[in-house]
Amino acid sequence: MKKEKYHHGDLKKALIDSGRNILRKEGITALTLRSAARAAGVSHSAPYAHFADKQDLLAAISTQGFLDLQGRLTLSIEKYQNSPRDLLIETGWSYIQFAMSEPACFKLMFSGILEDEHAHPEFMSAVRKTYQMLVNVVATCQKTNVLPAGSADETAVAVWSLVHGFVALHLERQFPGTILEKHKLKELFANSLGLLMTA
Amino acid sequence: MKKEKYHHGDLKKALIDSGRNILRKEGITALTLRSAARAAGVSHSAPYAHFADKQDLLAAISTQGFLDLQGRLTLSIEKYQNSPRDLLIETGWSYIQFAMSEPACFKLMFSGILEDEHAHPEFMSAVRKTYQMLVNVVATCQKTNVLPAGSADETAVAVWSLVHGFVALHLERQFPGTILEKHKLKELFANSLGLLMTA
DNA sequence: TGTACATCAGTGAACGCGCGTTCACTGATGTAC
DNA sequence: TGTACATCAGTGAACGCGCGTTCACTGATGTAC
Repeated sequence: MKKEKYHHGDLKKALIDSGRNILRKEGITALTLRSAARAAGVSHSAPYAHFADKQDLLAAISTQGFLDLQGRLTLSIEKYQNSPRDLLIETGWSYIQFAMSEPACFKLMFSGILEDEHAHPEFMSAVRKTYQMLVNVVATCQKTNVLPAGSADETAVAVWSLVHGFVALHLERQFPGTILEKHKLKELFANSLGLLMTA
Repeated sequence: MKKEKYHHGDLKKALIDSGRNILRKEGITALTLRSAARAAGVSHSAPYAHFADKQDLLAAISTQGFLDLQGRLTLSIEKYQNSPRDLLIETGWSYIQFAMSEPACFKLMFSGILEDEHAHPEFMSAVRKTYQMLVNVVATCQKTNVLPAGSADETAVAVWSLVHGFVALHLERQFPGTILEKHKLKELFANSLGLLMTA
């Protein structure tokens, strides 16, 4: 990269990436406008050329997180489109793997920091698209009797709740060690999700 | 109360309560050692007579949160002990009501801020006791064929994940408005949990 | 009952810190002619 | 091709702020005699 240039090239993207990296390495408390600027090799006021304020940067990082999550989900969906049972489990597992690979980013995405739709329409639409992908998976599973018939929306709520709760509780180390020792995590997850599926 | 006294009486408890109140009214970002001291009507350094540092206060607040949550669960468990189907749904619903009545405290409790067991054994034991209550409910439901037979621990993971994920996603406004309009929340929850129960 | 004294539980000044944000500025870039 | 100039995307000093924590202190309390 041509970092020596006075003009950066794509500082906006660089700040989002730097922010992600700080989340990965040091967690949410270390993510500040100044630390992101520092990590991007730029003065602490430079971000204001690209983001209105700190919230705006957080929104951009969260949005990018959702896009990456969608990418992972898409891979699983394409790979297992001919096997609905695997489709459900593997898509859920991709969600979990994303959360585990970037816990701080995942928490930020679902932290409710960003509430007003008007200010961050891109963020809201990324959220909605992710949900829609899940509904589609559920609907496919229903058509093939892997999930019980009924409203795909309602069933998606149950599935998503289980997947999301599973990884959230695991990330916070809420599951007792005894049960984690007995299983591989994926097996425990698959068993849980299996309880929602038709026998 | 005798607030005019130089000695407070039970400042430790007062600080925990003040902290809870700040969480309720202003959220996690407003909860600082100084704000808790302020709310308790005491100088900003007074807390150090009762807590080693800020983490220690947060641990105490979280622990109290778990105790209150246990209280709610106990009420439901006693009330519905003769009706396993209601027992499961109402206990889960109590969990959800607690989370909705004190979202910031709930998030703090499950925020992973407190990881090392040695430093906060009371917190860890409160966490474990809460989990054990849930396992007991699940075991009862299994005995009466409300939940499928199998390891109570494993089934509890599925149930807890669903309940926790449901309220976490709801608190972060992740469920689309369209589906929330169609149901009362409790009905949506009961339907979701119903998918885990035997037909 | 009175008194001396150790201990407890507060006070308030002070510390250094990093934060978000603003502002006047300046170097680099691209476009019109 | 050269030049004037508007615009863009940075810099760095400065602001006020509230935080966590420390420290020397002091008022209140309880106990021994």
